[in-house]
Amino acid sequence: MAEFDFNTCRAERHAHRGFINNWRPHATTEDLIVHIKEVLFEYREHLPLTCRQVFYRLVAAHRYPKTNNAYNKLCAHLANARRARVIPFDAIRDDGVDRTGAQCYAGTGHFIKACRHTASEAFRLDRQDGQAQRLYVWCETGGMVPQLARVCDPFGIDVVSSGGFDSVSVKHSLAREFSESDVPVRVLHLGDHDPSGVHLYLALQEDITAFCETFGGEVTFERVAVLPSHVDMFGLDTAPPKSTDRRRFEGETVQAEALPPDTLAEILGQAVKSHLDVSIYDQIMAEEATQRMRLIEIFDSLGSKA
DNA sequence: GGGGCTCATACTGACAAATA
DNA sequence: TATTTGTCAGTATGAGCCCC
Repeated sequence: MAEFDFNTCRAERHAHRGFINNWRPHATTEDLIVHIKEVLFEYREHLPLTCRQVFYRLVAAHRYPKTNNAYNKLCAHLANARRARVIPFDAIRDDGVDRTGAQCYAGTGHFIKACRHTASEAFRLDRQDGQAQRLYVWCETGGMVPQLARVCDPFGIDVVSSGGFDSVSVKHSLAREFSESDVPVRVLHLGDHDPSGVHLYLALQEDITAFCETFGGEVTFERVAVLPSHVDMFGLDTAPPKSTDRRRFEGETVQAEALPPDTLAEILGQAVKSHLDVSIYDQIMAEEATQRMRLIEIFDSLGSKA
């Protein structure tokens, strides 16, 4: 069989490759870049943001058109601006890449040192242990996971998302996991307030509840955001549902990304704390610190003998 | 000539409407 | 009534054409 010639597929005019050294954007694009930088500075505590998150902040704060074309343009400009070193690569997060790799060590001493570091930085007990219910956070948009995880991680709460509509495999395996819990499970859900967002939430709730009934588990769903009341409360931008979308839905739509990251963190943080017994949590944290110190002493002792 | 704009692509599941 | 089709959202990038 003749070898495939990749060069026959090469485009006549290449898209940008690597860094751009002489990027000369038009005036309108420069204005857009200024607004993007304002958004990135405003949310510097929550970086990196996804293109989608930047887009909805531009819509809310700078009246950027909320259209598919405008979003696609933003993605293209953001890519060029990063290639031109106008916007840091680290400021924007692109999802969708999977990577696997083997963990290697230089020798036994290095391995013990790594274990000591893990004990110091990563060892933790189940921080939800002893609570009357086990909390999970589920969000519609995969891009929001790291942002929500910053709120949930200190409390040992998992954040779940499979992007858009959730796969039946994910719902099945999570329902089984929920059913194995010693205490009832409560899922705090965050998603768009639009026809898809609402139907997704209802489908998720019904599906997991049905699986749990078979498996013998108890699960409750609580919609945390976006709620219709958030529109007035936080002055969110709304849009009518698309005329082509015939699913039942009343009122205006709001995207979850329309909520500023710090507001979203505040809403989720309050919801989490409202379901936790703080005294039990404090006891777990104290016990965790004690056991961590014990582990560090063990690995220090091993390291001195290696 | 080069940047901007538009369209296409990948893939999933739910829902509603159209068709068999 | 059952099956098929179209649309929706999420996310980002590349190709090709258009315009400054």
